[in-house]
Amino acid sequence: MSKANPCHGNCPIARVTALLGDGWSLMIIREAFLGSGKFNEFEKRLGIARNILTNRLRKLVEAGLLQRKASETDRRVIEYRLTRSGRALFPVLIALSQWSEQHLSDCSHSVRYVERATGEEIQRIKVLSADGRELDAGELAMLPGPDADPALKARLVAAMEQAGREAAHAAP
Amino acid sequence: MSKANPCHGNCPIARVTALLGDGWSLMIIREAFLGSGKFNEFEKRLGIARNILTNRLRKLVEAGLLQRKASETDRRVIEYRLTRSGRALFPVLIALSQWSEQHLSDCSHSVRYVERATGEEIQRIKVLSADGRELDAGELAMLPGPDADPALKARLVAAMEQAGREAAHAAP
DNA sequence: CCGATTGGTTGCATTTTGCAACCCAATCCC
DNA sequence: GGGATTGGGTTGCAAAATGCAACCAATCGG
Repeated sequence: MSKANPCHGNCPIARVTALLGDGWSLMIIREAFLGSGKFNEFEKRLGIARNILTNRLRKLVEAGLLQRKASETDRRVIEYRLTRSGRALFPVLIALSQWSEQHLSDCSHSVRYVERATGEEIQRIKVLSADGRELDAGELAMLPGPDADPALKARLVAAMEQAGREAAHAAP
Repeated sequence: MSKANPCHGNCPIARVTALLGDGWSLMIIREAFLGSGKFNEFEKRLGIARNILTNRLRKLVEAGLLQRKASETDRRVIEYRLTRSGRALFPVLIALSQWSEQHLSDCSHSVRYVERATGEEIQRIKVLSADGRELDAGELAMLPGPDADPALKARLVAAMEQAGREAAHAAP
């Protein structure tokens, strides 16, 4: 990747891919949700190379997902903790995880997500209409917003036209 | 990545990262949702190198996210279309997209997701308890499921203990 | 003060990516 | 029918990202 692909524009998926689209960033975020905060913890629990870990932590801090702070009890130790932005990735992680469990072999029933207070299993993550009906891809339209750059706008308009021609396909 | 990290086990996030954790796979899936199906379309719209595209399409087909079929009207053309598994990534893409728009500069209001039938904006993706309350990370417990391997189980138990020690933190 | 720990950095080998050229079967154009 | 074109690859090579091990400075614990 890395090379500035002209056509991506400010597409949100392209932007998030540039930030988290590598083999470690999401794992680091997951670890942070599981309670890791120190360089050492990430290193040992993930088995990631230290230079790569340094690099990713820096990137995540710069992007505002993690906050870097020297520990007050031991000044050798650096604490990385999730910011508000970082914690906002929670639904993404859960959605990815649920997808894995349902659609990848070997992940079948490896983790259960339950509400801590009640012990009850949480709901499957869904896309909901304003009034609460579950939507699938065919029922959704992606329109260019006010800040869409021309490339993105063009792409979305083309997609709308294409969607017009097709009705609702299905593949096994 | 690639090297078999012993500690990941069958963690669903690790598995999905191994499959989609690169700079292009998610973009390809996004393109497929936007209506692309042919090799050429992916290539032109993403600006991806052809050998990489070949490689990723193969990987996604093998993983069961895309279906590869020669076109019936023009036998030179290969149609790649989302399978059921692939389409099940829909909530993941929307969640990622919404996160981008809220937390990355430059993505602010670039895309609007509206229900095609009504034109109304969809809801923000949330993690919901069994009875419909929105949950955040602190209210959720991740328990090893019946098929969790020992490494994953150990990790989750450690996380539970850590969560016990902390109450509910907040960082700016 | 001494050895161990923490969080890095550096240098080098390996792997993955990007780019351009080449290939071949199916199709189009006349 | 025959030459040019198109679609979907593959191949070779340069550039970038990754993994590994060794090295370093600051801090801690005794």
